[in-house]
Order: sequence, then C-alpha cells, then structure tokens
Amino acid sequence: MEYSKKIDEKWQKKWKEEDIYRFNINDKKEKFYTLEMFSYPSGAKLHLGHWFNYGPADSFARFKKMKGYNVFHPMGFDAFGLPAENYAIKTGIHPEDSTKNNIQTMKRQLEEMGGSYDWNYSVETCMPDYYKWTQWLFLKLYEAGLAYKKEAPVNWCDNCKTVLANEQVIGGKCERCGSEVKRKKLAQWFFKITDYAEELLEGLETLDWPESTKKVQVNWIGKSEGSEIKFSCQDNKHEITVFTTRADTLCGVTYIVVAPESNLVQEITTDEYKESVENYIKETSKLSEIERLSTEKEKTGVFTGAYAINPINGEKVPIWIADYVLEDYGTGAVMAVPAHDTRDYAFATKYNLPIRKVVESKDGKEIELPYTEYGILVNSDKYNGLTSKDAKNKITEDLNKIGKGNKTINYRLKDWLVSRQRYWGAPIPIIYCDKCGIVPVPEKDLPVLLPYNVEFRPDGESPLRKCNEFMNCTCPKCGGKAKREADTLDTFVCSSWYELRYPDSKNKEKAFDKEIINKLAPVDTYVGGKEHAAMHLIYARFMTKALRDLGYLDFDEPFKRLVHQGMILGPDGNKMSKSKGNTVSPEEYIEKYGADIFRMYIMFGFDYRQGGPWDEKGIESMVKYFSRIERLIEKVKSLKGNNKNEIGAEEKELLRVKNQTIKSMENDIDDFRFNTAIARSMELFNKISEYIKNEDTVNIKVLNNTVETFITLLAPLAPHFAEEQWEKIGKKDFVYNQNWPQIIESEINGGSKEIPVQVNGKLKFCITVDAEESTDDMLKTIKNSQQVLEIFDKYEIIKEIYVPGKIYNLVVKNK
RNA sequence: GCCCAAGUGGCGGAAUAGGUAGACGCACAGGACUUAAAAUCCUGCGAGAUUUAAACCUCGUGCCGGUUCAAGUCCGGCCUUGGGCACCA
Repeated sequence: MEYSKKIDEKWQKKWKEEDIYRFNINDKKEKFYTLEMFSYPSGAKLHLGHWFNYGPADSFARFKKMKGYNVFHPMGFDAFGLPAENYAIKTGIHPEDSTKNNIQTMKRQLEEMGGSYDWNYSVETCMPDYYKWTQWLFLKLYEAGLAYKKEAPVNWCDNCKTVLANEQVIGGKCERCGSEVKRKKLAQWFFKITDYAEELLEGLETLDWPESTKKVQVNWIGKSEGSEIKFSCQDNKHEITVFTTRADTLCGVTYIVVAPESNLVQEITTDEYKESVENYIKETSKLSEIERLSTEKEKTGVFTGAYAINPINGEKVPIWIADYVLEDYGTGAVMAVPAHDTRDYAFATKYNLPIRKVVESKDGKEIELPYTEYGILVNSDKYNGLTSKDAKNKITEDLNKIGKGNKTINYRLKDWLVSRQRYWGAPIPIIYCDKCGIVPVPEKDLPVLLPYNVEFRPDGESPLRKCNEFMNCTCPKCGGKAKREADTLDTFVCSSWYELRYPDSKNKEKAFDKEIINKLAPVDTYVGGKEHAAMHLIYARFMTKALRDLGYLDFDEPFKRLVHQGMILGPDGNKMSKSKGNTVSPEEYIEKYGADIFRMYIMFGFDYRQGGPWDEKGIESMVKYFSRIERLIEKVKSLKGNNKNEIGAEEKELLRVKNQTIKSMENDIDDFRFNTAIARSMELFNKISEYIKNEDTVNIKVLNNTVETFITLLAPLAPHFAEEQWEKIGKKDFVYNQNWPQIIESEINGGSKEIPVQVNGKLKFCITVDAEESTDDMLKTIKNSQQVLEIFDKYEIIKEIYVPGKIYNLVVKNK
C-alpha cells in the first residue's frame, strides 16, 4: 500500500494495542529524560510552531531509545492562564470547558503526529491533582521565608485589569494586549528569587545551553559590583545611602538624587520646597511606564531644599529628586557626578548644577565631558594620581574605616511577583484572619479548589473575591471567621516545576518521591522556543534550587542541555499570523500526505535551530522521496538470488557508504541537525539504487542487509512509514524496537578513496588510493603516481605537506 | 546606546578539529520513454576566459586588510540584516 494517512492510522492502532510507549522506571538501561516545553492549550489546534517543536524532538527521543537508553518522554499541558479567560470573557464559554476541550484535541493530534509519549505520566496544570502541589510548593516557600507579601508598585494593565510581571511588560506595554502599562501600589505576593541571584548566575557555566540564552540570563540577573556610600544629611537626622560602581569619582559629586517614590523624600524636604516636590511627585506618578522609561525623554527633577555631606571631603551638596533614578534598583539614590556620567551631565547642564572633573585620561590629553572611561584622578586631594581602579578600592576602604561605605554587589534581578488578580489560575493557599493575620492553609486542607461558578468579567478586582462560598472560611488557627486570598498564582509558577512532577505524576501523597526524582531528573535534553530564555527558564531553575535547599531533591539544575527550535515563517517570509493570511495548517497536509511526509519535510527543509519561510514545493520533494523508497523496496523484493557471495569493489563501496551513513546520521540526530541526517539517508538511498541497477551482479545478502539498515535509520525520522517498509521486507516485530545499527569499522574504510593533491595550496587533481591500506602506503601511492612525478620533474619542491589520508600539498617554485 | 546571532549559487541549505567550497534537495535546461501529457529514468547546472570538444586557466563564501603551505572557518577593522536589553547608577 502506498504511504498515506491510512498507514499512520494502521500503525498508531498497532502501537496502542501493544502499548509500546510504556515507560518502565525499573529498566536497567541508562535513563534519558528528554522533554519538550509543554504547550498552552489556547487555540483549539496544534499549529505549525508546535509541530516544529514536537515532531523533530520526538524523532530525537525515538533515536535515543534505539541507541539503547531507557527514554523518559512525557507530555502535558500548561493549562492555566489568561487566554482561556479572555476567550471566556468574549464567548461566555467557561475556561475549564474550553481548556479541557482543547486538550482533548491537541492530545489527539499529538497521537496523529506519532508522538512517542507515555501519557500515563502526563500533567495538566489546571487539574486539582496538579495544582494541589503547586499550592503545596507555595506553602513550602512561605515556610522557608522565600514567599512574602509586600506593598509594591506594580505594573498594571488597565485593559487586562491585571498586574504584570516585569517580564510581561514589553517596552512599557502589556505583552498580551499591547496597551500601556501603569504604575500602581498593591499588596502582592513575591518569591524571593533574588536570594538565588548569584547561584543562578554561576550555575549557567555548568549548563550545555546556547550561549545566547545564557547571555540573556546573565543580563537579566544583571550583576554589578560597586560600593555603597553613606551621605549624612545636613540636618544630622537622616542618612542617604547611594550605590555606585564609580567610587573613584566621589570627589566629583556635586549633588545627590533620590527616587521620587522614596519615603525619605517626605522627611528631608524643607518647608520651602514642599509644594514643588509634591507637585513633581504627583506629575511623575501620572506618567505611564512607557513615558517614564523612555530614554528620549528629557530628564526632570526638583530640589528638596536639603543638603548632604560628602563623607570623603565634607563638602555640602544639594539633594534633588528626579525620575531618572529608580526606586527599585540599588538603594534608590545616586551620587551625581556630572563630569563622568552622561545622565548626570545632561541633568546638571539643564539645572545649572556644578560640574567638576576628577578623572583624566591616562595620556594626559584634554578630554571632553562627560568622560565616562577610567583614567587618573585629579582634583581629589590625596587620591590625585591614582588610577580609577586603585582609587575605587582606596576610597571605599577609607570610607569603611569611618563606617561610611563598603563594597557591595547589586543585581538587576527583582523578586518574582506571583499574585494575579485573575480567575483561571491556582488559588494562593492563604487565609486572612482578623485575629491571627496571615495564616497559611494547612497542608491537609489542600487543594484550595478553584470554584467553577464565578463571575470572571474583569473590573479590576480579583474575580474570586466576588465568590462568597470561596472567600468565606474559618481560620485554621483560631476557628473564627476568615477570608481567603482572592488572587491566583502566576502561571509561570505552575510551569516552574512541571518537569519534576512528570516522573511521579500520579503521586497522591507528595509532589514527587525523592528517590524517583533523583533517578529520572534532571532533564537531559530540553527543547523549546527561545522566547522563554528569561522567564520560564530562570523560574524553573530557581524552583529547583529552592526545592533542593528544602531537601526535596539532590540536583542543582533542572535542564542540563537546552535546544531552541527556530521559527517557521509564512511563505512570504513574515511571521505567520491569521491577520496576514499566511498561515500553514499542519492538519491539511497530514490529511493529504500523512504525518511522516510532513515531519520529514519540516526536518529536511530547515535548519532546526533557525527555521525559515515555508516552501510549498519542498513538501512535494518529500512525497517524491517516499515513493522512490517504496519503488526501491518493491524492486529489491523482486530480485531473485543469483548465488553471488563474494564481496567485490562494488559491495565494499556500498558497505562503506552504509557505515558512513550510520555514523553521520547518528551525530546529526544527536545534535538536532535533522536536515543533514535526511540528506545522508538520501545518499545511502542513491547508492543502493545505483548498486541494483545491474541486477545480475547483485549480492543479495549484502543488499538485503543494507536495505534493512536503511529502513532502521529511517525509523526515528518517519516512524509510520518505516514500520510499513519493515513489514514489507518480511519483518514481524516493530522497527521501533530495533537497535540503532552498529558501525562496522572494517567496512567504513572499505573500497577506494580519493586524496586531493594541491600545488601551492591550489587543488590540481585527486589520486585514488586503497582506503584499507595505511596512510603511509597511501603516501607512497600518491608520490609514485604519474601526475605527482610530473610535478617533481617540472618544479623545484620547497616544502611537502601531507595530512595523513586527507590531503597532499606541494609548495613549489619554478626551476 | 549596550549585548547577542547571522550574511555561502536562481532557492532551502552542506562543509562539526584550518585541509577538494557548494553535500542533499528544489528550480531550471537537454535527452530517453509516450500518439501526447503527467509520472519515471538519464545528463548538465557558481561566474568568466579559451577551445571543434575535453583538459587546462582566472575569479568566487557581505566589504577591506592580516596570519598560514592552505581561510567560509583564525585575527584586526568595517557594512548590512535579524533578535534581546534599555535612564541599572
């Protein structure tokens, strides 16, 4: 039967009957945990992006199994989140219903793709048996002091009526709806990810991750080494601590700037300036995030009327407030050195504040201000003549002696805000009691169930707050009347530990068993989009480290190796989108051609890590390849034996290509280079076709063995199709269960080989040598060849270079 | 502004430890089969000069320069295109 969707169905049915994907944790083979980022069931169907992630990654998993690993390859759904809720608001269909529906469809499609998942280990984050443990995790972090509540300025999206994490604010706009994000103060729950900043940074070195992704995390963590310096206020009552990386410029400080939000501002502002300061604060808070953070915007600020004392030289400098200083970075205050900082320079110029040069270039040349490079100190009393680097140390040391400063490290990373004023998420397991205050829900009372009947239309309040049966409860401590926390958890919390739940997903007693998790985790290869470089991947790392410190597991990192798939664009080269009308629906193609042709094409037509524009013609080439294979197998089957048993030059050649193909495909698939793996399979195919052209001289045994190998090599890449061909050549078991073919070293060097000969580095010709002989003998063959002798004759040989078995180069000049 | 990645035929892309640039495929052209078309099979296919033809030759991996017997690959300096961060003190 010709390959089509019918063949897919036939083998999917058989695989199911035999339960071939069943994972056995007690298998003695070495474990291999391979995982693709689970998907969010927002749309009703798997789109091409899912396919490009899951199809090739599934081939990788199949390959690993054939290589002899006990492969653990689970799949699940990241089922909580805003889109389902927004969809519900629009259509009235309850998020739970639409989500469950979508999961059904996507699961079916993943089976139609031929995904080798053991669904017994699946997780769906919106199910109580999963979010019970997400809540448990929250409680554990709370007990450990890693979850805390505080009033904080948050990013508020007026359109979505919710708080956004910093990571969800893109250029001052809401990641989801694109409307402007405002600042608002709210009591929110945070996870103390900053406690792990240093380890999150250092741990990157141990990971086999793309360098660019590591870089994103390095930038995100934003480590910066500097000093904290204390300035006393002139009133002797207050002290302002600033953070600076340029302690060497301390003598160039001509004013101090404090963030407008700082509480200190109210305390130090003099009566004379109260009004203008208050006006300024009011104006600033009105600004949206996008306006405030715009680098184009001219810097503004006002004087507080207060003065601070420079601890190193006793100088009196004015204290200003300005919105270019951020409250939540460093200490929320800076010492301004206009001569050596571009922002301070712009500000000082605008408000006529003094500018004093304290650093000069090393060669003593005249410099232009602001001069932000390192150099030699001037106008700094006893520090004059020191280099910036030495001065930094010396000044900080001296400050330290008088209790006015110390070295410190700052991180840009902020604590993870996990509260969401939304319905479709895991409820935060906290109770508020008038008598006892904040009371965590006792573990035995988990899960705090998400109620079904809730008015979730957004009005700025948490939807759960309007659900009395949910909100009203009794205090676990005193038994009095109490209220529940109405916020739900950020869905990134759900996805920050799912890879730890898979190995023990049915456990009703705990989140996961320690022994099991230590056996199967960490994930050996994790495959997913690079858009998660900063958020999901850093949260999951944090959660693993926190759980390790709490004693629940024994490893430091959740994902040892990370691979990002590229993106397939529309045929026009643009990102696919419904509005552009350039989308490609996998379903239509599968209907038309079958899943394996589709899978093979997306693997062959693109660099996996890069992606590229969709090409309609490319898929036709794969249709061709499949039918050529089918015809070849038919022909091989029809060949009658001719009693040829010897291994001649042609057989040696065939066997050499066979072994080379095994070797390169192995390396290619291991490194997610599916395009070249398939190209290699085509080379072997071409060789076999060539070999059987003359039917009379065919060695049937060698041929059959090679064809068998060929089908086995295809098995991970085109699972259904390979089963069908396997059956055609008379095999009774599944090709899925075969071992990956062994490389026979003696055969890989069989036949002959061409060695290129260069003169002065330019290729002249190739000499054919016996590939089985030693490289020294090859050299003899080359040097004795007519063509090479001619060169020796004609020129004076200056140098002779021979890379054994690879290349021969003569450096010559005319005689 | 800062950081990262990438620039190779008409196209998708190979060349994984500096060692035959263009694997494999698409498109295209010519031929075979056919009454014809489709399908299939065979051949050619970076540019240029020369030639009856072949061989031989010159140039060629974004640009300029360097290291080397040998550079797509290494070094220095640019250009272009994507992506990320962005008042981070």
